[in-house]
Amino acid sequence: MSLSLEELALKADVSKTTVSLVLNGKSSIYRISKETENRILKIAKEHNYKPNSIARALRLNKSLTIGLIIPYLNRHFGRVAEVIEQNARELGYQIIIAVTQDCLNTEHDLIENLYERNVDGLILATMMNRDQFNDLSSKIKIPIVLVDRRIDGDDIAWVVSDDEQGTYELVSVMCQEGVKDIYFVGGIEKLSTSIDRLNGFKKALLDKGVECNQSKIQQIGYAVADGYEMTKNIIERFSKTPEAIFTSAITLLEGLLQYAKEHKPDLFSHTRVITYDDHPMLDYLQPPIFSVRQNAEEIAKKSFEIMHGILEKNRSFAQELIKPELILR
Amino acid sequence: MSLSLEELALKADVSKTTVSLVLNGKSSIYRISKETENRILKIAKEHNYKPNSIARALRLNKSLTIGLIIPYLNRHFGRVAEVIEQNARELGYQIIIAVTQDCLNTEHDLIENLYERNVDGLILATMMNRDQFNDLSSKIKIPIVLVDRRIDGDDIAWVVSDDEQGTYELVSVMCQEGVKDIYFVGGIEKLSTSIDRLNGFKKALLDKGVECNQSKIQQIGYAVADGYEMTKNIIERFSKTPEAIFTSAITLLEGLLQYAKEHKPDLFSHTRVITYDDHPMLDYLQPPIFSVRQNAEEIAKKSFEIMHGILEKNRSFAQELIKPELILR
DNA sequence: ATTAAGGGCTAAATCCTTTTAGCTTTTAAT
DNA sequence: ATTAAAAGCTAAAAGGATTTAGCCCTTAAT
Repeated sequence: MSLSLEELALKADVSKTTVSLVLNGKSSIYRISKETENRILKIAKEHNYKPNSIARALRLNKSLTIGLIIPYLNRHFGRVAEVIEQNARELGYQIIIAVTQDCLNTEHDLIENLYERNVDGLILATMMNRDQFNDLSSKIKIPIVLVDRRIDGDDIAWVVSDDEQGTYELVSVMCQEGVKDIYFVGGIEKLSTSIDRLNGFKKALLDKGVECNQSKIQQIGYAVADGYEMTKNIIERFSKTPEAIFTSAITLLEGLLQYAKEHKPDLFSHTRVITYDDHPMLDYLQPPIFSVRQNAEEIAKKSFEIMHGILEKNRSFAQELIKPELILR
Repeated sequence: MSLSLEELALKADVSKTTVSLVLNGKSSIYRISKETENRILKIAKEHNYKPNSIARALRLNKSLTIGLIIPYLNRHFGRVAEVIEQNARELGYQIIIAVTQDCLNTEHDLIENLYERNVDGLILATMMNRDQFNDLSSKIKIPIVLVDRRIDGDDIAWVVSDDEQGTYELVSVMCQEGVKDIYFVGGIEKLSTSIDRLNGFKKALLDKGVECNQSKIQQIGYAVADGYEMTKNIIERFSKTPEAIFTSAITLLEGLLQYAKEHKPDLFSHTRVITYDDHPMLDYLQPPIFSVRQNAEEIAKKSFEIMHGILEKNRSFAQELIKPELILR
């Protein structure tokens, strides 16, 4: 990649120390004369000099690189990644991306891998629990910001959607419309997204005086096939067609739609369906499906902001709950 | 991060040269004794030694890093990115991702940026034309593989969906069903995706003896709003409701759906809609929308394969046309 | 005339690996 | 007993930047 400091120094007839000092804005501290400074700046510009980032990273022990580890690059995380990348770029950072496919072992491997590759920080949609996270933190000496899935703890930085509140509001709407019999189609049980959404669900029922029966709650996983399975269970296990079903992710809604299409085409004539997560195509489905839109942009923005604060402004961890938006169609 | 070669050498009571040689599998070439070799390997393992990747990159002038530049991290490109990342990881590479938002200037900046950051190669969904690409190639001395959008040229590596054939087949189906009046809702005119899809469209009409009127072809851009606009034009400009509309991307279909919902709720009772790109939610729309599913996985796999071939197997460029799949609902 | 202070710059170390060229010791051959 | 070859290892350079400590020269002060 073009010129090195040394070659510049040769052309400017000074030492590479001088060139480095000038280019790093330390001329006055080191009393480099205006004349020399201008000469060096001019030559550097003429040759479009850019310091070799690898050499810089080695010397400064700072790669200006952030690792982003997420389960998939689906609609939600794709948007989160996109916005993180844009924010990062503006501040001179690059994003190395890696997907876990919601596999804990893969997640561990990736963290180790990125850590060894000298990223300056990690933004992580984790599957770990508190203990696993603590283990990790003790080994890894770079900042970690959790995104989308949080772990309780006073010293853990995270940015997540307000899953409990979002679900609470959405389910409350159903209850206010008189629904008394509502099912919960959930994801990976131990994740904060699941816990929080389920809490919101229960709280809404409690507040609206609707009975909450444990048998109406299922949690298998976040895959489309899981949504299919859970819908099947609900339809086949209970004689009465449910008044309403809440799917706690868009993939689960997809599974529900698939099951309905194949085995229960009249599902929607008896049953209201509502979902966490939103998708533009929902606008064109009949009947309308109410949803909760997560603010991916804000989640992304805040999570990089916190990372940047820790890395460059000496800030400590922070936690942010991002308000989602109810979409009633 | 943990131990350095030097510290290992100290513990093993040899020079760092010896440690490096052993760990790089060159013991026999340099006649390091089995005894010494084993001692070093054991100590390295005990301390879980991992060479500092930055120092390695500096010395070897090879960062094991690939830049991936795409317009958005939407469904299609998200999936492409995901699969490229997985393939890359298996072979020891990392992916630095950056999004252009289909802005040519941003694309240029990003290429320069990643190049300066010493990526070993670039996988690129480009907006450049032949001249711009040639300009770039002469400046940049790392391999480039184009993905999703190609540029004609004997020495340019690319992997794209067979847009022409896919569109040809889809539109042919419409013609065989007797449709004589079909509109083309297109994207960014100069991109190969647009050119190829339009060619496939025209070829199908020609082969099936359907008149192809230039006034039925529009190309504004790939945004949802562009799809809305073009649909509006079609509906408002012509007195007769069209028999069929082909949207050349899923975003354009979204725009169409939005317009229809707002201003032409009966569109589907007169008009068949077909689209390039697929989406699972299309399964649940009424009436059914035929589509062409691009094989994102294969596109991703091949594009990294070509990159890897160039970087490590001394292969030269290659070009791949990936067959898409017709989905008739 | 000597010393001190300040101006203007640089040598060399450092970050950590890889790799070339070559050193020392032992063994084998004449 | 000498020489050549082989065995076993290492010093040092290279890669490109940053940074510390300090050199040399001029000017001003005593």
